[in-house]
Amino acid sequence: MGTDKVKGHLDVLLLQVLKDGPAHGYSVVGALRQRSGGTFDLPEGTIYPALHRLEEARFLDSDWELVNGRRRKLYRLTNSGAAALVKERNRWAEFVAAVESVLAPATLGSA
Amino acid sequence: MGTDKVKGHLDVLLLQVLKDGPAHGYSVVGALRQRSGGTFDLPEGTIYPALHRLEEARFLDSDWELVNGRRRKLYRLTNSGAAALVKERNRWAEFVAAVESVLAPATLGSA
DNA sequence: TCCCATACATAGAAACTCTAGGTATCTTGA
DNA sequence: TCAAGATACCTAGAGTTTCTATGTATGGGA
Repeated sequence: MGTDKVKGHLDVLLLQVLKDGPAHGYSVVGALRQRSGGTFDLPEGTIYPALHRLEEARFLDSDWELVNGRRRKLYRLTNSGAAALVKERNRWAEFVAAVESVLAPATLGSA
Repeated sequence: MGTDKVKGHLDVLLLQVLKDGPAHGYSVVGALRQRSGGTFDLPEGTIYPALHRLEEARFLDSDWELVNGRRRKLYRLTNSGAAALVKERNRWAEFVAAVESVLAPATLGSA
C-alpha cells in the first residue's frame, strides 16, 4: 500500500542526521528510528537510494571504510549540503506554519 | 519538476476546510490559498481529483448547485469524514513531533 | 466582441517511498 | 559445526500522490 511515513521530507532528515556527524547508511536507519522515537522506522530501500541522490546532488560525499571485515560507506555533509540543510529547514518551518494555519478553526477570524 | 507543495497532507487540509462549511472545488482552491497565506496555491488538477478520491472514500458527499447560470458541485463532510479528520489531525501532530525531534540538535542529549 | 474569472474535468508525466528481492560478513548459540 | 540473525550494501519495479497540460462551458466587463 505504500505507507509513506516521511512524506517528502526525507532529505531534511538525512541532512540533519549527517550534520550531527558522519555516518553510514545502515546506522542512519537506526539514528532516525531512535531520534524520532520509533516513528521513522524506514526500510533500507528508502535510505540507500536517498543517500545516493543526495550524494549525486553534491550535498554529501562518501568514503569506504573497513570495520571488522565489513565494508561501510561513510557519508559526510558537504558545505553545499549544509547550505541545503538551512534552506530545507526553512522550508519545513514554512510548511508547518502553512498547514497549521489551515488547520486552525476558521471561526476565529483569519485577520 | 513537480513542486509538490502539500507533500501528502492534502487530505487533512481538504477535510478541515470542508469541516468549516460546505464548499465547491474552485472555492476550496481560494480558501487554501487564503488560509495558508499564499503558500498553498494549488492547481485545479490537484484539487478536483483529490475531492473525487475523498468522495469515493465516503468522507465527502456532494450535490450540484446552479448559481448565476454556473453549475457547482457542493461538497459536504460526512460523519465518516469528520472521524477521518480527527485521525488525520492526530497523524499530523505525530508527524510534526517526529520530524522536530530529528531536527533538534543531537548534541543536547536525547534522553 | 474579446478576454478574464469562474467552474468543472481528465490523461499522462514526474517524483518519492516502499516492497521485495539479492549479496556478503561476522557473531552467537544450539 | 552449522544455522540464524545482525550488520551492511545494493537495485528493480510497483504504488501513490501531485503537477502539467489541456479541454469544455458560462457570465461579466471593457
